[in-house]
Order: sequence, then C-alpha cells, then structure tokens
Amino acid sequence: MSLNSEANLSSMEPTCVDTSLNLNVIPSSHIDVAGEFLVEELRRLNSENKRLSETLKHVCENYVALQKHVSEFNQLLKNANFDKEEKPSPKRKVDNENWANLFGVNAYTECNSEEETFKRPKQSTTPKASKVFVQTDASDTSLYVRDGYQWRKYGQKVTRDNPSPRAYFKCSYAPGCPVKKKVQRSVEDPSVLVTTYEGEHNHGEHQMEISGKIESPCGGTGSVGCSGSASWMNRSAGRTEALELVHSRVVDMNAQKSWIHQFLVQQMANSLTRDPNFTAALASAISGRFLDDTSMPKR
DNA sequence: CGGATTTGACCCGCGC
DNA sequence: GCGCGGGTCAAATCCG
Repeated sequence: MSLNSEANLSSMEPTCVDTSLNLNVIPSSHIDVAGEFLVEELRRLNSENKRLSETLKHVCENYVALQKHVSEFNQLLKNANFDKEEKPSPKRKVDNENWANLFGVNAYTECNSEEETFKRPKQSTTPKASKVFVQTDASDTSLYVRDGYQWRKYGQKVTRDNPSPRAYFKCSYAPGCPVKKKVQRSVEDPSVLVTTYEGEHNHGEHQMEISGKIESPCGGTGSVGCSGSASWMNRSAGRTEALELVHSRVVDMNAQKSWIHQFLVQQMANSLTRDPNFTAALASAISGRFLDDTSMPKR
C-alpha cells in the first residue's frame, strides 16, 4: 500500500505541485503498537490523499492548457503586429475583448478606453479608465469583485445595451480617494464581470482582504486566480503594458507554485492536527511505544 | 447605532 | 426644446 501512488504527478509538469505525502515514515514494525485503529486511519488518509491528488491532477491539467492558451495568445499578438500609431476601431476593441475571453485570461486591461473618449469627447481629460475582465461563476449574480480595495456602492443602473445591471462603486479606503469603478456582466459571457476603473488611488497601500483568507504572492486573495488588482492596472498605460503584465503574471506563477506547495503542506498539517482521531491515534502510538520500551527488556 | 446597500429621483450631456 | 440614457444623489432599509 504505497502512499506515493501519485508521485509521478510532480514529474508530469514543472508547474504542478507534489502533494503526495510520504506517510511511510512510520516503520511498519511500529504500526502494530497503535493497533488496527491507526492502520484504518492511515487507510483513510491514503484514500483521501489519492482523491486530493486526482483533483490536483485535474487542476494541473487545466493550468497547462491555460498556459498553452497564453503562449498561443502571445504568438497571435506577435503575428498581428499591432501598430501603435493606428487608431483602434470599435471592432478592434470587441475583438480584443473576445480574445481575452477566448483564451481564458481572467483579467485583461484596456486603458484609456476608446469607448469612453468616443462617446464623451468632452471628458477626454478625465482620469484614465481601465477595464478588467474577471471570470466568475455565472450563477453568482453579485457584482462584487475582490481587488484588494474597499469599495462603497453608490448606485446601480440597467443600461440599454446590456440586460444585466451596472453597479457603481467609489473607493472608500481613503476619505478623498477619487477612484470609481463600474461593474457589469459581459453581454457575450455572463460569467465575465467587466470592471471599469476610473482615476488613481491617492493612497499608497491597498487594504488586503486577507483576514481569515489566503494571501497569495500575487497580492490578492485566493479567489479567481489572482484576478487583476487595481494596483496592477494603475501601472499599465496601454495595450503593450497590459500584455507585459500578462507576461509578468505568468512569471509570477512560479512564485505562486511554491506558495501553493507551502499552502497545501500547511493545510494538510492543519487538518491532521485538527483531526481528533488522528491525534488520539498518534498519542496512543507514542504512549504505546513508550510503554513498549519501558516494559520490554532491553536488548 | 453606525456603516453599507438599495433604489427611486434627479441632473446633465447628447442627438434629433 | 424635448426625450433618452448614463451617472449621481440621498432617503430608506438592512445588517452586524
């Protein structure tokens, strides 16, 4: 009964995390000390380990597929040879949105939205606007996007071109922060939340929503694959910058990988220490071993 | 009770 | 000038 049946998982792809636990650290000669209960416990943990490994295997497969999409996406962009001088047409904009959705890029920014300047020429001097596309659960009807900042909702409207309502938020982290954001579901894909940010935060550090949650190295919570934080968007000033940031996201995944590894190990350790059955069995095994040592004649 | 959210009313710019 | 639509306000309501 090997607990490392999924050991090949780690060699499958460098991006995958080896979560298989080496639970064979207890010599078989000691197992009989705790009796059958410990064996049962180990069996249970083994099956759970296998189940988790299977789940992780699927996650890794999805990740590899996504990575492939990203590289294809980058290749397409190279081939397309974007002309920076060219004024993008509304059609181009739609194409870009479709690309972002097509390739499963969770967060995609577009700054100084042509749409805004086209519809409202008088507002061309207004603070730059950025769009972020966030993949969410389609069944989730809420319009809340976790981006690390604290927002206060001040309005909601149903717009003409989109049946889903548009929510209006103001940054409430700093008193005089002028940043606003609009959140609306995409017409094409209701599972995608289109978030439009306007203005720049006048406060340096954003508040992390990590109390009781998991902080990932990419600066967000553990939700929705580190979908674009506002600080990320504020750095981007155009399409190329946005693409570079998509690249940096991929690079960040390496750091994320080690973080995931640490996190999984921590979670497993926590779940084991929290499990009263396991701790009881462990205590029984240890005390049994002590009794064994003291009662047994020394060799 | 205070802060956040909801929602109808209002304002303003734009096109006709 | 008028209607339409997007954006904002603010009173009512909710919630911890």
